[in-house]
Amino acid sequence: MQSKTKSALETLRERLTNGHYALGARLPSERSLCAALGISRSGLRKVLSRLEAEDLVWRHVGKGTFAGPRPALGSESFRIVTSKTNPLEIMEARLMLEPHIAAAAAQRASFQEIERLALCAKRNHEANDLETNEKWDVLFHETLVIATRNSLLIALYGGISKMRLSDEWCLRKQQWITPENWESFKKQHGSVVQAVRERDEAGAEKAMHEHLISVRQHIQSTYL
Amino acid sequence: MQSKTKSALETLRERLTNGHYALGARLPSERSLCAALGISRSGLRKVLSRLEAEDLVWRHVGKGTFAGPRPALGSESFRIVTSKTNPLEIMEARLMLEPHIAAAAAQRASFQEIERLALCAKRNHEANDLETNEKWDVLFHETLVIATRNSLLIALYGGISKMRLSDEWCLRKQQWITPENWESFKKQHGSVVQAVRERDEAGAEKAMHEHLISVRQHIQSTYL
DNA sequence: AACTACACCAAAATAACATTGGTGTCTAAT
DNA sequence: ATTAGACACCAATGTTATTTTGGTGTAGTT
Repeated sequence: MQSKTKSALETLRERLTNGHYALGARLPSERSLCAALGISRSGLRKVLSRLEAEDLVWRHVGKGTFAGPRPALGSESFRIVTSKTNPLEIMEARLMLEPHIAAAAAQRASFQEIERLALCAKRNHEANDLETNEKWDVLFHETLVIATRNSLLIALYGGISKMRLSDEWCLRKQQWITPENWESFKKQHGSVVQAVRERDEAGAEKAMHEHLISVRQHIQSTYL
Repeated sequence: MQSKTKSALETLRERLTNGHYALGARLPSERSLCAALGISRSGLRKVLSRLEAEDLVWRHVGKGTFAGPRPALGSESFRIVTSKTNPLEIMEARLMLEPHIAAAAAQRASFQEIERLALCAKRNHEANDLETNEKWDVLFHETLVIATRNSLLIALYGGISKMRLSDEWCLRKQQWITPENWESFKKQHGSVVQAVRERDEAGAEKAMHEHLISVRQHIQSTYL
């Protein structure tokens, strides 16, 4: 008879609206819930599908069923993003963040961090293979973000660094790196270090902006 | 005799500098390495400690020994950051990112996304409890970043959103939210939506900047 | 036609296991 | 007395196996 599933639907809808299941809370598994409600799993699943359509619950294999609307983002893992993104997206994000990071670093960097910055720049342009060069470059920019003393920024930038060590990025870099821009990057890094050393916030921001614009331009040229 | 450990040190230092062990590469485990070098584990560990002090290697229990300087970030997980950060750090990061995000969204948002933006703003100022208000506010800013079409930015912003739904943030918000700034936030959201609708990149960036400055100011007042 | 019972799948969480660097102790050699 | 080697143990981490979860289909029952 239909009354059973109907009453189960009412029961669950009640619990979801009156707070018996709090927003975002995990409901019992389907297998235990159907037993508790005295209906079959097939019947329960119809009820849950209905509730999901009403945005009262959301479900995910392996995780469970949860009260409330499906979270818009945050469900995606970083590994998934790796496959979706590309060097131009990375550069857009870096252009948003890093000039400000450089400014903050110029304000707060310790003497030790400034020396580390200079060391990374030195090792970077001394490197004779591309992979080593890129690793020291990543380390340079990481040191900069650490100098901001903002733990959230540091965590966020970790996501960008991971992307830059991915295979696709390195392959792309091989295409646009040349002895000429290798040399110009060296100068740009030097400008950033100098501005940070002189506590010149605006100068550091400008130097970093110019550096990233330069990098993006070389990347874009390989896309045409 | 001391000559054995001494020569082992030279051997390893050689391998680390000439690229036999690439930067960031993982060295064999201590147990296999000491056997390969023909010395005891205790002796090897002294050598490794020396090399670690010289920043030629770094070690971590359970992971192993790696060539190069210790990576500054990437080892920390996001959950750890949650406990370290605070509302002011969050606002600094948002001030770096979101004005640019608003500009990019103004350029690329679909009509559907613009409508969703307006809906979030409406629901936000219609809400009569703080939690619902915050939820719609988060959704407003998330919709904006999704409109940038930059999957890396979307992923990065997910980290910020998580922080804003944490307990500390909500407690803080209770302290600085008042009917007056509730009303002013409504106007600021409206300005952003309007600028995006008119494809006014500079206007969206400016409106978002002013909004976040306003929020930060109210937060700062509770810290004094 | 609607509900039940059952088997199977893939995604995800959880648990069990193995590996790694870190530390201390004891012995032997010099 | 000092040094180096051999060993046992620990906690952090990586790796693998197992279990749990929602998703799907089929056959039988009422």
